Amino acid sequence: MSPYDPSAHPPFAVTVDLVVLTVRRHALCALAVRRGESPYQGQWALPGGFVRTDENLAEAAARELAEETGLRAQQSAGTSPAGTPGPYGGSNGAHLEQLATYGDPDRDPRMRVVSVAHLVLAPDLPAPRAGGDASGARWAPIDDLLQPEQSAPLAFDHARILADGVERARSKIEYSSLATAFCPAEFTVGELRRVYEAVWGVALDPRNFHRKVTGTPGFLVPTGGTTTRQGGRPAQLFRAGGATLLNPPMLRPEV
Amino acid sequence: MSPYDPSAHPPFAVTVDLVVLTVRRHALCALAVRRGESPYQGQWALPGGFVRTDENLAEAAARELAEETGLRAQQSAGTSPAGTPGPYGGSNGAHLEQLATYGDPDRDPRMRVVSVAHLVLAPDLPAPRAGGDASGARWAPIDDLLQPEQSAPLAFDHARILADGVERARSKIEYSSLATAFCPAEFTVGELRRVYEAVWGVALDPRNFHRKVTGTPGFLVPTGGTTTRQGGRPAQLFRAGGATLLNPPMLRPEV
DNA sequence: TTAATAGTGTCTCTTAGACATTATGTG
DNA sequence: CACATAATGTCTAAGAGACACTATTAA
Repeated sequence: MSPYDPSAHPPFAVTVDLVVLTVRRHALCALAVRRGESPYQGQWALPGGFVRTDENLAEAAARELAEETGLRAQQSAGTSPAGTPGPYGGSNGAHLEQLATYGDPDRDPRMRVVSVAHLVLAPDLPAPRAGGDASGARWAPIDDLLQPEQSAPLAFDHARILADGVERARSKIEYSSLATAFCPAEFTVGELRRVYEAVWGVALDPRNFHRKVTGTPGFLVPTGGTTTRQGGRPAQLFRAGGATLLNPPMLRPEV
Repeated sequence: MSPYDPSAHPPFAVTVDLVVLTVRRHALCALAVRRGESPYQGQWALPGGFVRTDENLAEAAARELAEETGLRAQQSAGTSPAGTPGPYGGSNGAHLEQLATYGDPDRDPRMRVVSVAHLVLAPDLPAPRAGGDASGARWAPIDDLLQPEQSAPLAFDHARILADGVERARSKIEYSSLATAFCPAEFTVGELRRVYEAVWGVALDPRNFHRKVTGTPGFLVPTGGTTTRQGGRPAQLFRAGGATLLNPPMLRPEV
């Protein structure tokens, strides 16, 4: 480092942006807010906001999440990739983890902004509430946001951020029990399988999937209850177990 | 976001910190620099420095890396986790990727500093050259840095950052060909195996390892040459192939 | 020669993947 | 009844792990 001289390094604004993912009607969806002001006025963007002086990055992300959706965040052992998170699902809070940081000099035309993106995985939620200066908010299938044909593309570099978040979710459910973060506190094996199918965009064999997840120690904990909310024969209800590492990983079919 | 008002959000300093890893004498080592000034004067720290106005985060990390080690960086498709990197090893540049961002309000007593940590994997290098304001630099086994018995712990939150970087490297070599980034441009199967053994701290069966890496299409490309630099029977030399995803992953023994 | 590492072969056991069958609810 | 989904079972091919053996150099 160069000798400490505050005037020697320029001021940055630091924001958090949120990639909030959920599974709705068999499709992976992300939360988008409509920008009420310039630049990119009227276009869709990821929710986010400035980090305050007295809060750390994860707190800022959790605060923005609460402001936009009312969701409580369940932080994954700080923002660190090496943390030892508790069980992903089974609680009322959404899973939150740091994703990546974006700091190209011209990513915001107003000033130099470094954005620390966070990834949130949540069960299917009621319609989002518009918060702050956003004149609207919606859940949109990620394909609609990444390859928009009707509307304008996402503001700033948010398409890139969203793509990175989706890729993180897709790869991480392969070797962790993170997929349970998309499920409510109690869920069936079939519901969990539909999460994998929606996130990966593939069809999985229900019989092999059932054998796999119920045979992995610590992955699922039966609650004793059953449900018929999916129709057909009553299915056992499970909570997410403590195991967060799937060994061997859940294998994604090759196309 | 709240309406744009530069006075409404506080100024931050943004730095990059580097976790530079290499394998020396069968041990995973990290680059540490001695701080020449307060705070933490005289203690060891990770190399790093302030991000300049005209550069993005990866450029800042590559510049600091060159200043501290003379290494050229081989960026992994930007800083994004979703990038499609080229072959990891086989070139002269070190592998560089964004690790995570650390922004606790009190992590630097002088001012609010948000640090975007980067991970660098490099082949065994000559002794580092001290650069900038660092009054010394060395390669140290990571255990010495993380559980120091003789000296003071790493400055700031750098122990946490280093631990996160090590964990990232340990997990990523399992399902990618990233381990070749620790090797020189041409290397033998035995040399690659010693990388895995040093990073994971385990012993691997040389015969099964050989079958695994040579049997994975696109992982290794024979150069035609041989070497006896490890002693014993001459070994074939390989370059890193283009395949970056190991399917199935390289399995780490359970201790 | 010994000592070192490189490289190939063989066996077993686990498991992913494909697919059949039975179980238990609702309309 | 038909029809949905849940849950368990069977078979096969592939691969991980354990381990024996041969090959080729240097000292």
